[in-house]
Amino acid sequence: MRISEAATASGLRVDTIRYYEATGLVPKVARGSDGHRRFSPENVEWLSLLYWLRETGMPMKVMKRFAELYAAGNETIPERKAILMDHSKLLQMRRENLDRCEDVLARKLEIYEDYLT
Amino acid sequence: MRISEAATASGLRVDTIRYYEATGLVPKVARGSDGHRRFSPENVEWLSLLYWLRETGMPMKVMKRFAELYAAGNETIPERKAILMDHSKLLQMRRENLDRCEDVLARKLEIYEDYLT
DNA sequence: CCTTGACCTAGAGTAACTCGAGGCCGGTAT
DNA sequence: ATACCGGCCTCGAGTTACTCTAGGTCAAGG
Repeated sequence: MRISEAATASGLRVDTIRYYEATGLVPKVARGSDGHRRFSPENVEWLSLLYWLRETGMPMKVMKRFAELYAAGNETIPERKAILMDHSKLLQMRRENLDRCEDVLARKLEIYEDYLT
Repeated sequence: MRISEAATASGLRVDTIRYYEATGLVPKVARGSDGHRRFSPENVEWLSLLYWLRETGMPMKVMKRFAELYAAGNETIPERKAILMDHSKLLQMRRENLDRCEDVLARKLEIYEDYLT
């Protein structure tokens, strides 16, 4: 798979994929004889996991650590599991933030209604 | 109210408040005879609204526009209302993202369980 | 009187992209 | 045949939204 296809498949942009590879977030991407990247299905699955982690606010430092563990093999699964479970807690906090913001917006909008009527 | 108090009251950091003021996100903050900022209750309420908008991902450009409208007076309320309602839609999308990410994490964690047992 | 702490400004540094310049290569329209 | 086009490459600069540092003022406490 070429980089543009990997981009549409994962949700990341081509620039972001290159950037992630350069900073070590994507292990061992193969190259064709033309020097262009060739993404394996495993690569693409990894990229789309990164997409979701980023989309929900995981810092790159943590993604970096996660990628190193991933590259190191299956004996690192317990630590990877811990990272994902931590992130899941963060998702919970974000959800609460969304709820609170929704409240704030609702109250503000109500005040606007009062002004407009 | 001094800047540090405004910070704890709003959730923003002191540096962020100064930065927001410098870029025009906070209208007319008064100064004491010592040259230090004095935040009115209205200022503080505004800051905490900014806090929630930022926390849930509103870009500064939009916040800037919102601040200009706020400074311009009550006849801009319809446009302000539109901005907040747009943002509310964005919150909805973020919530869906959180859900989808939660799914991805759950599936990944399940796979880890299989490896570990 | 000296230091501590909260505040000030201006400017540099950081995170995470994002874009632009300049260049290679394979395919197709003239 | 050659001119051009699109997709890929690298490297380096630019952007957003902070965040921190350096250097300085001033009021209050030991």
